[in-house]
Amino acid sequence: MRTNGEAAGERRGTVGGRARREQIERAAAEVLADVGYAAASVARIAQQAGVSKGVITYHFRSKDEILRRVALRLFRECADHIVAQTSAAAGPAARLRAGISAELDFFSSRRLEFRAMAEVMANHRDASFTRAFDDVAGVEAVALAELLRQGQALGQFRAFDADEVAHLIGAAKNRVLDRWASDEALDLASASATLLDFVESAVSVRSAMRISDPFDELGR
Amino acid sequence: MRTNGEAAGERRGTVGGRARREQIERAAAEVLADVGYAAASVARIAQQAGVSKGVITYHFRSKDEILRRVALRLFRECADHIVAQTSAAAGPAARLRAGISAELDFFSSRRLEFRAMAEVMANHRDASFTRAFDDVAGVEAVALAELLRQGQALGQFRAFDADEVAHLIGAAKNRVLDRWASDEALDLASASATLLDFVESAVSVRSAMRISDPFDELGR
Amino acid sequence: MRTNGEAAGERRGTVGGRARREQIERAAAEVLADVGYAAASVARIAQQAGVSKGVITYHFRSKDEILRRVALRLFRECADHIVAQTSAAAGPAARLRAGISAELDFFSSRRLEFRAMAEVMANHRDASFTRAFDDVAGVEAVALAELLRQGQALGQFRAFDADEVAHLIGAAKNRVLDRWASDEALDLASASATLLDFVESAVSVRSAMRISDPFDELGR
Amino acid sequence: MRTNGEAAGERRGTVGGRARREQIERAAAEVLADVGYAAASVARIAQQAGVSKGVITYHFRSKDEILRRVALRLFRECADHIVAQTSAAAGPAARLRAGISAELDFFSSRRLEFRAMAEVMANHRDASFTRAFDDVAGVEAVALAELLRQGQALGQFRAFDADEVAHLIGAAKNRVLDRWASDEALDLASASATLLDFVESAVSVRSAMRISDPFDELGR
DNA sequence: GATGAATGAGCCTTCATTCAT
DNA sequence: GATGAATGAAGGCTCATTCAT
Repeated sequence: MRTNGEAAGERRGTVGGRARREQIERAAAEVLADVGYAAASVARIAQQAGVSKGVITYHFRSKDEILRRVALRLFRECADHIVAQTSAAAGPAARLRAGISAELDFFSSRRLEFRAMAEVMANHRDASFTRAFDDVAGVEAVALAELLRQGQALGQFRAFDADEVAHLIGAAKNRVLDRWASDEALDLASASATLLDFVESAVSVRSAMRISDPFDELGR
Repeated sequence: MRTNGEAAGERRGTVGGRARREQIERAAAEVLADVGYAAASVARIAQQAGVSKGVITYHFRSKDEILRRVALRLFRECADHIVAQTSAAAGPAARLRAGISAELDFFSSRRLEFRAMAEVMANHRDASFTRAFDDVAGVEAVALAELLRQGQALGQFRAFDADEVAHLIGAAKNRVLDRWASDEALDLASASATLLDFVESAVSVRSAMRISDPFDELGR
Repeated sequence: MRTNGEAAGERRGTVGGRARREQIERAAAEVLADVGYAAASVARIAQQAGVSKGVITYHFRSKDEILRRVALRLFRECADHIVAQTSAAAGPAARLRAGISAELDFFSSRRLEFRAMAEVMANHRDASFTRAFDDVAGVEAVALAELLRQGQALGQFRAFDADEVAHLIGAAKNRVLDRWASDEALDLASASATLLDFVESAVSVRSAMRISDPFDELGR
Repeated sequence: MRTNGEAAGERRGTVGGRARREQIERAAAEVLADVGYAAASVARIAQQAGVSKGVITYHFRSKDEILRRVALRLFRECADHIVAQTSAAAGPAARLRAGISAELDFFSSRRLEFRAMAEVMANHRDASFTRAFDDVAGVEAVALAELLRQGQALGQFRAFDADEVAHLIGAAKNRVLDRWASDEALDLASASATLLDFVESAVSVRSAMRISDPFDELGR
């Protein structure tokens, strides 16, 4: 019998414990993807894992910890994957492309986990109802903004508010994943291509020559 | 000559009833914006409205009806506003710009309601856990895709998968609203300008002359 | 505006009021027959009557009063009918037969009301959960027992515990009504004939000669 | 390795679980007997059992399951008891007598449970307000009718509508139990004797010699 | 007379968590 | 390590009743 003060999170030392934790996290992801954040109860997670409810509170401090881990683990794995895939790319334009590709590539084999992560990121809140993952989701945009600024400095990207545009790109990219996550039939590869082309067109420097919109003169 | 047993939803008739319903819907929106979908309970809505819990089930068939109304009403008002603001615009490019502007403009005075609507749209599910608002949110993209196709036919927009790009534009636009909704300090006007510029750049026809990326040759 | 102390039951004076009360009582009977005692709520009664819930508490002191009236009115009307139909009958045996016939006859045009009455009689309780209609239902048995005793004194009926047998006859008779009430297809006339024959055989004096049961000797 | 989310009804396995279930069922029966079907709430049952409300939903899928079990268990035990006690009886007349005696005997040590069962049988309805136990209560009459027909074939019983009479006998028998259940002072043994005599007189073949009713000729 | 509105208690159920074994 | 059992708060909803208009 463990002492009351012992932290459940520390129990991940043993090999069996780690396996159990992962089994539970996987079940939690499945439930989140299936029924959504609001209906993802500990009971349902236990049922999905084929485990008693007690096991879950034995291995996790709280439901909160499970959800956080489901989201953060994937988020970090994704970040690592992107860094690895991006490091070889030379120059901001290539890195931008490589980064987006890497992310889509990363999630392409983790449809279910992506849905789970998205559910948690969008909904999880702390005790005072403040969204808990706004910050962590924000770092992605910060890194992207920095990349955009570098590209602007090098003359690869045209002039725009880099912070703002970083968010727009991130949003477009997430929508591709969201749609694919909720519609398995969607062709992720072709959607990726469209996305890359869309983003590139939006940020790249282009000739001053622009086909004028004949209607533009008419105003509105 | 109506009864409590009768459908509460039909109680819209009397002037007092309509006012109460609106008060409750407002309170529901406030709660949704404040604590999020999962924590938006009838009790909290009642408390926010300063009425007893019973009043709410008196005026609404179910909690579901309240949430649906909070979301759909704003959604429809927004759609109407966009149609009105867009009708004068001549040509797809102008209509695209006008449409986005109109939507941002519409929500600019409804920050709280927008958050509420977003919470419901993202989370509301039916009894079998299927997202309830996926369809209604989809019609927006369908209309946008049609607009894009018209622009392509007229040579205003470059070649791309119109359906896919419609979603990307929608996502970018929503992100602007999302961020502004959760951070009042954000300057919606300037963000709008950036968004419009971003979208226009992404879809407009442009010269074939493109500044080559010196790194591109190195590949990755 | 009436004073608070005024009894709602007194409001039955006016002609309109009486009509309303009867309309509500009829609706209550319909609901009772339809959904049973436990689910017969004021809301459902109001809905059935096509009237607002408020009307009901305006005309009746409480739900309790409605139910009591639904049951008692029919009970009394039935008793009156029986008395009228029985008065002509000469002698206990004839009166027994006439009484049973009269009761079945009385309810034969009040199927729904009978179900309602039965629901209330079987379930209605006072504040301390004591069945409220045990007494009133008992008077029927008392009267029947008296009749049986008279018949015994006259040698028409054989010897038996008259009080006890009164209950048995009453139960058999009620079962006929119960079954017919819940199964419209049942032929009440033929069931009545069987019932009368059954009861008569049970109570009538008969010859001492009885066909011996050949198995009886084997005993058990 | 079971879960709270799993079907609670299957939790019968463990010895402690079974004991709790029985404790709760007993408490439910006590409450039903005490306050009647309509007022038998989960809260009251929990209070009677001396446990928290949650325990009840932990051990039972729903309130419905508890009530059904309370009724059906006793019903089946009773049926088994009757079969056992009746098997030795030779011939329909003896079996009829033995069956009635067995049932009264069975319930004589289960006064409270009988009341509970009667409450549930009379009131329990499904979601569409159809009485849930009409069928199961009907099988008793079917078996009795068959017995009566056998007796008629053997010449032990006189001619009558066996199906109808089976219901009449059942009703009479239940009334004895009902009265005894609500009035402990009632002498069940003597009531039983009267019942058996009553039934036997009603169904047995008797001599054609019948004391004529002098009043009958007068008609009515 | 009549009614829409409101109330607060109570309904059954699900919840996250605790704890003895 | 693991789990069945238990808890009490909270969930959405229905209830009989009260009351201002």
